[in-house]
Amino acid sequence: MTEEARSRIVDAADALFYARGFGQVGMDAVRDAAGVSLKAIYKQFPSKEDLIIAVLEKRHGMWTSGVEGRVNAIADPVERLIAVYDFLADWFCEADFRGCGFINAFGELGAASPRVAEAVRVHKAGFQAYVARLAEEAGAPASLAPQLAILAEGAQVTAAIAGTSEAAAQARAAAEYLIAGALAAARGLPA
Amino acid sequence: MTEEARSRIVDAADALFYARGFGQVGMDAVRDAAGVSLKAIYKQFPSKEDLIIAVLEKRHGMWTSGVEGRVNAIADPVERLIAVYDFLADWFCEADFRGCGFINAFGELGAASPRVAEAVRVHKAGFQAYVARLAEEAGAPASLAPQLAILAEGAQVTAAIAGTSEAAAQARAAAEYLIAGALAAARGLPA
DNA sequence: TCGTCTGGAGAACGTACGTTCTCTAGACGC
DNA sequence: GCGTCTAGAGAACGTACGTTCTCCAGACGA
Repeated sequence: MTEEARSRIVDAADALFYARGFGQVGMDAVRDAAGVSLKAIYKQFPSKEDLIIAVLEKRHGMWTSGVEGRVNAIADPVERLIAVYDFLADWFCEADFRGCGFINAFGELGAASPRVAEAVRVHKAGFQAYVARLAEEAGAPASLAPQLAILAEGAQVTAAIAGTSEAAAQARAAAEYLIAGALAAARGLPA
Repeated sequence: MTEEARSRIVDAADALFYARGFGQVGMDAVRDAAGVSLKAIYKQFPSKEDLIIAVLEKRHGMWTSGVEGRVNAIADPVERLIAVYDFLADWFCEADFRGCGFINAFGELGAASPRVAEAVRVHKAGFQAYVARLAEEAGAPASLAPQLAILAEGAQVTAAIAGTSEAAAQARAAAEYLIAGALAAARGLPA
């Protein structure tokens, strides 16, 4: 029961934080949205910062399973890399898309909360490591993965601010070209 | 005199907002840092939001002049495009670098303040238009510029969160490859 | 010199919000 | 049946902060 309450709190807080920003959402609003008492929230999360960390952890899990689910539906190693951008394209089209919650969190709280900053760093490092693994499985040199990750980050920022989803396709096109070039060079070099 | 006070206020506020985030800086802190009275601030800026907008406008000017200054030191059209990433590299190495102030502002206030969201949109649209102009002058097809802009945005985010400057060089390398490919295609197509 | 006006310093006000406390009602073991 | 414990609802508390007000000192024109 306490576990279900916890996830109800985290889900409600996540939706509110993502939609409005952390500073614009009070614990009262979380309480109302989650349908629990303030005491119940503070029992699970001693402070708002703890709740924010929990929200980021949940969001990390959702992001990871979302990307990996999309990638794992594909077998071809190169297509698997590119599937990341198709995942982004779908995400950007969602009505409530408002950018990467981690980038937003870092911008708002990165300087004030070392724990938030660290959670964001861990999340982004995890994504970079995942892309690096996909790139390696595709036979690309190590220099490719950071470039692909940068494209993905830039697409998220651009789509959020512009309010359009076209950045996903643009990033995808750039990624395709970079991948093709990296693979051609890799096939050429280890003669 | 009032003009000098205004810029003192904006400069002080910009430094504080950028370093800590908007919500973490009260008007009292701005007053102390600017060395003016609260009344003087509210005379120039009827509300905190107005001050934030003014800070973003100043920051837009500094960014624009910084990038264009770097680019204009170079003649070769392709090198001018690439100079954008060298500008980023220098910026990322600054001790107080904490990401793009506009991306941070959008993450924190984009949902709460339409004026802030619009200022960020205008800023990013201006950068995209500038890159598009540089790309056109280099003879590249229109599809290149958005890709280069996305790389620049992604580099800013990645460098800020990772706390390292390597993203600039990675984005630069990707940009060089994309530019070379786009120019080769452009030379090939219009036979 | 005197009235007026500006601007500074800082108190004050109202509100929002993170956090805690109070009170109550039900559940559960003896 | 009775003490104890938990949990809920919501009040309450303290603080932070955006904004305004008060008071006063100096400048400047008549």
